[in-house]
Amino acid sequence: MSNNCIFIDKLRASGLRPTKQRINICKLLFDRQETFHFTIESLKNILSKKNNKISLATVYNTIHAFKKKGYLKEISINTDKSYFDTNVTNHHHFYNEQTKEIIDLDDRHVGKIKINKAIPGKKIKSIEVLVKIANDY
Amino acid sequence: MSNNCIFIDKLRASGLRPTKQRINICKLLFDRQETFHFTIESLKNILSKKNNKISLATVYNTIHAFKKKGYLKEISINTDKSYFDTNVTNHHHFYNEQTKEIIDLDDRHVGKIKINKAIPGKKIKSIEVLVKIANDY
DNA sequence: ACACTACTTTAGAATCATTATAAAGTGAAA
DNA sequence: TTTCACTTTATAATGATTCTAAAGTAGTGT
Repeated sequence: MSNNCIFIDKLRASGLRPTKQRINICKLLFDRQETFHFTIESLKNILSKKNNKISLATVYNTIHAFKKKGYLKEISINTDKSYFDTNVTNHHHFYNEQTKEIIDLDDRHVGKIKINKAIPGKKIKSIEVLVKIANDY
Repeated sequence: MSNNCIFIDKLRASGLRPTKQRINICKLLFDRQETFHFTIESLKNILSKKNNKISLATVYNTIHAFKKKGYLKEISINTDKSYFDTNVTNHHHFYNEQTKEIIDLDDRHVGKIKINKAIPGKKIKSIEVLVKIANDY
């Protein structure tokens, strides 16, 4: 219970009340070394297995709140479900359409990307690379 | 009616029967110079305005058939609706989240992309760059 | 401790894109 | 023309996401 403090502080600092549902989601998402990819459904399943009772609507609410605060990133892949990523730094993804597996691709593993075209009156907000992969046979 | 022949031939060559619905969609999609981005809904609207009676299910069926044959590409953006592109060559996109506008970004306007990470047993199928843009104020 | 208020959670309904169904229509070959 | 597989179609079904409004809770002030 002691290490929940950092999450409680983090939530408070963001203007989000530290409810037990939000703290449980924080523990699940942010108390890990590796980056984590998930859908609302998979997250709900993990919470259920841990006996964290939480409604689906709250999972949606919380994930959207975290995304808005910049604690999560939504991955730009058009699949049936939305995927989220705990890695909010600049990086890219491998995507296996067959298995729907997503693998992080570090910024430094992608050569510098230069966009030689400007759109008048618009500025670039982000550059995301999606590398689709498949079985090599 | 004469220039429908190329579409009829194209459809036949692909093992798709040249029905009037498919020919109408072909004319709309492929009888143009510029690349064309659309959603099922927008396509259906254009067809309706031209008094081309066609059911929504047929639009879905046809677009999926064309995609499968490689005549269309689905754009990898996670939005509520799926976007398709008549430009099936290697290229990328600008995307304005505010206006939902999509603009083609030619391959030659993006510096060579080198992926310095391999996934064992997998091969790269495609590399897509999504450049998110916003108003520059 | 108590009360108050604004923020949260919740179950269930509503929405909306997409897919499935199955009956009627149509192209192409014999 | 007949036949049959392929198509179209309206409609129902599905499934992710959002909405709703009622019940619950955190935080502030008393």
